Order: sequence, then structure tokens, then C-alpha cells
Amino acid sequence: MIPGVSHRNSSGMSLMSQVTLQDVADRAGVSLTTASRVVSEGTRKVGQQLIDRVNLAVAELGYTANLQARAVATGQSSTIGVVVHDIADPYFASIAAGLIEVAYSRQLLVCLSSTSADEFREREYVALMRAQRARAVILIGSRSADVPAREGLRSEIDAFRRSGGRVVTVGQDLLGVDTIMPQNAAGADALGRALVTQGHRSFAVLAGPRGLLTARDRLAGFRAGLQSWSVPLDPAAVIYGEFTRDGGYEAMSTVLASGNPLPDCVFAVADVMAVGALARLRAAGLSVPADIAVAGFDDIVTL
Amino acid sequence: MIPGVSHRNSSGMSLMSQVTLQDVADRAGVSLTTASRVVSEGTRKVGQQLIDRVNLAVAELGYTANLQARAVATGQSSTIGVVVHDIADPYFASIAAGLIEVAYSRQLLVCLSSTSADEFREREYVALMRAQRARAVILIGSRSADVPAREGLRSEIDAFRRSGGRVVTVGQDLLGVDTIMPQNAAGADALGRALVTQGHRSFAVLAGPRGLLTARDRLAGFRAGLQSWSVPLDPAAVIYGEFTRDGGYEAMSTVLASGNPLPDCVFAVADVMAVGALARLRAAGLSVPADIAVAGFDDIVTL
DNA sequence: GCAGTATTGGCAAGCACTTTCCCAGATTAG
DNA sequence: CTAATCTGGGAAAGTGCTTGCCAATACTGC
Repeated sequence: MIPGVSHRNSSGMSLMSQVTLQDVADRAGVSLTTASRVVSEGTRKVGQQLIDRVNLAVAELGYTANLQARAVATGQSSTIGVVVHDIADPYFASIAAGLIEVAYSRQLLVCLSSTSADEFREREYVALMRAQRARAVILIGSRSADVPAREGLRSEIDAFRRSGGRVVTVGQDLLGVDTIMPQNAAGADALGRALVTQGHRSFAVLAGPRGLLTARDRLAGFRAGLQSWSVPLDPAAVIYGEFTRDGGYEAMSTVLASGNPLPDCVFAVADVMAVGALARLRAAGLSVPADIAVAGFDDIVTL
Repeated sequence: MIPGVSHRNSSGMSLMSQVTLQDVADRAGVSLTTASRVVSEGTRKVGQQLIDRVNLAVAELGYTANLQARAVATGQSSTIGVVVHDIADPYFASIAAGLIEVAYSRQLLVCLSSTSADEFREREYVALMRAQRARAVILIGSRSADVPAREGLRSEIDAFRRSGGRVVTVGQDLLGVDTIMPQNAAGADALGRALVTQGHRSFAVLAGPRGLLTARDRLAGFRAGLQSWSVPLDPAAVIYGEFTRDGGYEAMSTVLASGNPLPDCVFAVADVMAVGALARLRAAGLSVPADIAVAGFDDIVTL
């Protein structure tokens, strides 16, 4: 594309070399200062003639500012860290998509991590973001009931904030930061009531991991919802499992294998689990909703 | 957590301040050089006593190395850029999940972009990665038939490589870089044959966007597959649309609204489109596969 | 006891930028 | 016609880190 990438090495074509602002300044015959003022578009004015000269040199040399160096000099980076439990889960993927879109419109760089809900790994990532001097970190996903692990994360978050970063979480407000809290209990309660209203009387719940607070809240809310219509929920009909499609598949298998009569309706505490359950039912030759109803929680777009 | 975050400002608790390596060195009573050697774990040896002193200071001060500064000093960053068409699409999301996992195991930082298959935006992002001095960029997703737009991207990629970055693409080999090429034509061909073998004779194809090469290849392959069994594919039964769930939904609507007799089988050139088609069929009260068969392409896990 | 060789600490010069401060010249006001 | 005010350019001092080089000390073998 652009000729004359560098005047430093003339040997061969593929020797890498970064064009620096000094190169641009030299070529334009201006000082480094002036070149910097032109490319970084600050408040300081530069004569039109020099502006043109610098821009020409930039184009000729194919110069691109080194953002890292700029970040060091200014003490301001423009990356934000996003950590989700599992980016392959459509729930997280769609949140990430939204974040990336917003970040794009604000000229921010998104660094993504997928941690399998491992609080230790989340902690590591926050530390990494601190090392990167990221502007902000967004932690998405339920906290677990594991208090010690959480404390490690929390102290890292504190350190991050103390060094000037902002932190937001989506899930539970357990880390002392601004938090978006989905209405897990209330939503599941409403869903429980609605299902009873629709005529369902016997239920199974695919409940997710025991320690996951989001799953726990949804289960509790659902139970309360049934309670309000005096519909019982047999503890044996609550199957714990992973908060994933495969977890839903497994849990549904357990329900089918239990030998108990099939419930009217299965409530999966996450849509991805519901998807797994649907797959399992289809494999068992059962039809939904004719033979059995399935309800999920979240709002992923699939069927 | 750690006491004494900074000794520079003593006013208030929340005034941000970065602890620098110099602070650590001062506190440990060693030179900046020695402190650097301890924290950056290079080859140079440092006496055990000083190592301990430095590590203590690091802990006391809550120091974390500034990766940006390190990157400037060494000329080596550890970020890699990943650009996908749509992170909310399970196909891309699962690839991204794999990449993130690998990156984690190699201590690399993944910066993700979701570009809606906009080649201009892809170009912008590659430029951004060049500015970040990223180690590598991975472009995932089909190229389009829009040659001019591609040239812009290509020249940016060239610039990126010339400055020492590596580039890999998944899709078509049109940018002159290492490329992972899915067997679109061959796979669709095989699928077409198999569907005929299963007894299907009349088909509709939800073909994706006209300009998208992946979609185009799959359509061509599918057509060839049918051809090999001398089964015709009515051009009117090829419906173009977006390469998304909604695009599949729309295209399926078009098929249903055409007034023509329903085909035995619908082939969607992407699984996400097949999912949309399934939703549309369900909305129409048709049952799959009893009333009509649906085939997709990719390998996303859903039903 | 001594030349010869590791070892280990630190100075200072980078890395690619930004930004403060100063100064020369041009413009304006009085 | 002089003083006050802009204006635009550049030297130099940061920003936080790494590293080449040198000197001082500690070991080895003879």
C-alpha cells in the first residue's frame, strides 16, 4: 500500500519496524512536539501549513500512534474489561454484544474474559485489568455462595478501584460496587403463579448449581410462587446440575430416570438449561408441550 | 486490604494514585533496576535477601506492574485482537470461547470486536489493533463479494503485518494471510446428497445474503449435491436473507407465503437461520420433521 | 596468596509518547 | 510609537518501565 514504510532498515521487505512519531516529525521537518500536537488533536493550535506537512508525512509513512505509549504518557487508557461466566452461553453473548456495541460508539476497547464462573479466575482477570490500567471492569454473572473465594475477588476489586478504575457488576450486590440486579426471585415467583394459573399442578425444577445465588433465588422465588397457590413442590423433584445446556440435559435425564410419574411442567432456572431439557425430551420421544411443558428463565432468542 | 496504598497523597481515602516501581524500590531500599529485575522475573539473578525485600514492598504497597509501560519499554504487547461478525451468534460465540480459553492458558489478553460483517468496521478494528501493537489479529467470518471494501481491509492488514503483527482468518483465503477454510461447498454437497438419499425430492433453500461468500459456497455446494442425483432446485425456491436467526425466520416466512406447495425439506445455509426457520414453522403450526424437514449448516449446540 | 572468573548491584540510556514552559514574532491597544 | 496581548514553535522534563554496560564483590583453582 503506502510506500516507504521505514527508513531504518532497508534490508528485505518484511523486516518489521515501527514508524514512530519522531520519524514523522523528521520527515515533515517539524519538531516532535508539533507532530504530537497535530496527531493527538489536543487544544493547542498549529499552523495550517505545518498541519498539512505532518499529515502528509503520516500518510507517506503509514504512521499509527502507539496507544500504549500514549496511555503511559497520559495515564489514561481506553480499555474496559468484561468478564462473563461463559461467552458461549447466549445469555452472556447477547449482553457482551450490547456492551461491545456501546464501547464501539465511545471509542473504547473491550477485553473479554470467560471464566466458567470461577471466582479465582475472575480475580486474576481483575488483577490483569488493573495491570492494564483499564478504565473499568464489568463483572457479569451470578455470585456463588462461596464466601472465602468472594473475599479474594473483593479485595482485588478494591485495589482496582483504589487505583482509579470503575467497577460494575450484574448479578448480586455482594462486592460493594454498583450492581444491576435482575429480579430473579420476583420473576420466578410470577412465573410460578402463572404456570399454576395455566393449570399445571405437578412440577419438576432443574435448579442449577446449589451454590449459585441466581439459581438459588430463582428456585426460592418459584417455590414461593407455587406456595401462594398452595401447590406443593416435592423436594425430590428439584434436580441440581450445571448452569448450562448440558446441565439441563443431564438434569432432565435424572427426572426421566427417577421412575416417578412425569410432572406436568418442568421449570429450568436458566434458558440454556431449558434448551438442554428440550433436547433431552425430544431424545426421549416426548413432545412439548403436548406431553410435558417446559418453562425457562432469561430471555434468550432461540425457538 | 493492604495498608498504605500510597505515600504521595495523604488527603482523603479515595484519591487514586498508582504505585510505581520506583515507590517499591524506594521502600525496599534498592535501585529501580533491581526492583524491576525482581518483579519482571527475567534471567538476571538477584540476591535472595533483596528479592525478599522487594517482594515485601510489593505486597505492602499493593503494587502491580503497569503492563502498558512494560509494553512500551519492551516493544512487546500481549494482546490479541479477535473480530467476529456477531458475538451473539452461537457459532461465533463458541469459537470465541475456544480462543479465550487458549489465550488464557498462554497469558494473552483477548480484545473482542463484533462488526456485523461490516468490512469497513473490521478495517477500523485492525487499525486499532495496530495502534495497540497487538501481537496478532484473528478475523473470523465469511468475506463478502464486495471487492473494494475488501481492499481497504487488506491494505490495513498489510500494514499490520508489516509492523510485526500476525494475522489469521477463518473463512475465505482472500486477504493473503493464513486461513482456516471451512469446507463449505464440500459439506453442503454431501448434505444435499444425503438428503436426497433420505428420500427428499423437493427443496427450498434459505440462502443468506447474496454477497456473502460462505453462504454462496454452501448454496452452490448444495445445488451440486442435488444435481449429482439429478434432483432439480427451482431458482424460485432459493430465498435470500440475512445470515441470522431473524433472517431465517423471514426467509421461511417468504417460503410459506409463496403459495407454492410446501417443499419436503428446507436447507438453511447457517444453523442460526435454521433455528429461525424452526421458530417460523412452529408459529405456522407445522411440525418438524413430520410436515417438513429442516437442515442446517455449522455445528452449534441447541436442540 | 593471586590471577581468573562468576556473581550481583546500579547508573544511565533507552522506549514512544505528552505536556509544561519559554521565547520569538505578530497583532492589537492606547 | 511603545506596551500589552496573542500566536505558534520547540527544547526539555516528564510517564513507568527495561536493559546494556560497568564496577565491585565473592568465589574458584593452583
